[in-house]
Amino acid sequence: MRTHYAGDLRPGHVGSRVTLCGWVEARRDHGGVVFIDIRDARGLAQVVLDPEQLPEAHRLRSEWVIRVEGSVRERPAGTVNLELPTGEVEVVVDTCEVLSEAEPLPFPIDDRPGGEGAVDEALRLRYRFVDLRRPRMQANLRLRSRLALAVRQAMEDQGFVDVQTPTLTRSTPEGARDFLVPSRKQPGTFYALPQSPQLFKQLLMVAGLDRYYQIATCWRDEDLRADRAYEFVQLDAEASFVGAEEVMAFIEVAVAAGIEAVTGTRPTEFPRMTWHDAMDRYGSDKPDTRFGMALVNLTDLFAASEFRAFAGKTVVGLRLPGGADTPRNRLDAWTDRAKALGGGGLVWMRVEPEALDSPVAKFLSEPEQKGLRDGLGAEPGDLALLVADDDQRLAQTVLGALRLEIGAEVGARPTSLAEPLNLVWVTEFPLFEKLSDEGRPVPSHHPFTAPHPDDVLGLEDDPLGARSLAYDLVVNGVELGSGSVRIHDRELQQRIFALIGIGAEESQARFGFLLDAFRYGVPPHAGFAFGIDRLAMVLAGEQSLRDVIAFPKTQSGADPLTGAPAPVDDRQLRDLGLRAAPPPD
RNA sequence: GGUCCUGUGGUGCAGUUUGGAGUGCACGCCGCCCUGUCAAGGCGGAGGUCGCGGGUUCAAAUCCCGUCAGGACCGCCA
Repeated sequence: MRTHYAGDLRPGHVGSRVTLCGWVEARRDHGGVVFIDIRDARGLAQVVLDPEQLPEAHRLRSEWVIRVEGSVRERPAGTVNLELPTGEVEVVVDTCEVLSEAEPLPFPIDDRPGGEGAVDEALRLRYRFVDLRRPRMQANLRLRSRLALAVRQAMEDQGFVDVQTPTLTRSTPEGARDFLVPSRKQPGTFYALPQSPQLFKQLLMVAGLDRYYQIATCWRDEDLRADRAYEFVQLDAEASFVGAEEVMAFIEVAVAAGIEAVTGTRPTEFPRMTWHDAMDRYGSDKPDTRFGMALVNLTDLFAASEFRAFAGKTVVGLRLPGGADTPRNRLDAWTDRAKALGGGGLVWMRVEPEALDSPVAKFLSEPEQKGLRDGLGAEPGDLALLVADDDQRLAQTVLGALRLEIGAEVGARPTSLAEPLNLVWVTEFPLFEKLSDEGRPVPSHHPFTAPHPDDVLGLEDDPLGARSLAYDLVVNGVELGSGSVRIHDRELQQRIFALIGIGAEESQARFGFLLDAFRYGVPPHAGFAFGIDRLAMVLAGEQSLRDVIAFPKTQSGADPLTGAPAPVDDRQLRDLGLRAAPPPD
């Protein structure tokens, strides 16, 4: 049907007879001559039509699909367009066929500068097939494809075997809400879509696969965010007879290969940071290390303070260099934000040569004021921001979140997520995140994560103090993924289950098949998974996962294109032994 | 479950704070003119339940209440 891609035409094609197929990107009808920019998957080329010979040239409209035949020639002197890769040539058309007419598009698809204002996202999703014609979206999908290929190749090169695991399975203990699929053969029972292939990959280790990987879709029925989708895609991997170091090395190779395939530059630095340090210095377990404004723990300084908002609480602060001239309404907005994040408030102090200018300065003693300046390294002209709370984690995360937002606002944090790329491993996560309402420890990762060997003995005495052999990979404040060394000892596994309140009966019912498998010779193993969507989002410089997913859902979980989710026939429900409850009032 | 932002011709915006005729800008669309354009240009034109419902008022895009949709965030979750 065609001989060349329009976007490929170069001076070397001059004299060739070509046939191009594509969409009408633009038409410039001069009456006596008509220029058409024809767009295909590789780019644009200008074709020239003579209406005397081809009267239908006047009929052509934007986004019609056409096929043209003609010969390539150099553009006449003075008419070369250096903005276009194909701008030195044009095609003189002698045959033009309309393959498909098109109605005017529901919204413009050019990404050229000057077109301020993003098209409403619901409209984009309703007409996603149009939206995906935009160069930016095309680039994102192609970027994602290159990324996935490079990651896959890197895993193959390292001896990993691609094994597909079921999508209709049983709930895995990942802690999120499952998507359920009713069984027809056994009414009243349900499959679950996997939150991850966790148990299967461990079984593959027992099976002796040694090194497994898969680009796997995972489903979690939790509320959506810019960086969270119901269904997301991970590079999932597991290996036997290895520990954390080996797994991290495997993943570094895969991530580096993926990044290199997209950016052309292979990252070499994968620094480490303990979870404790990340929380202390960045107020987050996924630190953006591309800029300063690090948190400083000032708790000891104010332990016995006269200022009741600080005394005996965790007090964390950060220094905003040159921030003393921040207008009051900004400070108030930041304070409101701190409250919205769950903090009690935000204390600000303008650092002056001899004093601190702040509503609370009068409550702080001379040594406290000096200690604060020294602790933060504050210079005159800086602004100090402090958060205090009984809950250390809360104080840190509130200021950590403000650090990101204020850092972006004042220009300290790079605007684009795509560069520079600061990868960092966060290690030594706590084994348990908190106590549940029933007073049971809640696993930070999942219940198969191995405790840090130094903390195994005291597990029952101080569960919240126990570290794990879990590690996260973070880039620019985005959690790419996480992994851990797994428990391969039945006795230790039972201890963990007992600790988190899963009795022998329940553990046998829910994942007895894994525990059983462990009776038959289980190798020590460890693994990891990282989000392909997330990495693609970062590398594309996008703020939302939806912009690297071809057909994403809205925040309320709907797909405006297909109309999903939708009611089904009573017949379908009957077959499944289901009855829809009346909608709640 | 909660907080906040947004909703005005096909698209993106202004207009809403301080109620007074659907007023405006850019793009797109339709017609005519035009032989070297590059988002062509010129002239003319069409196109609106101001998301929806209710209330206040002599009068509502504008104020109030409710609701729907989209988005950001908290909870939740990776």
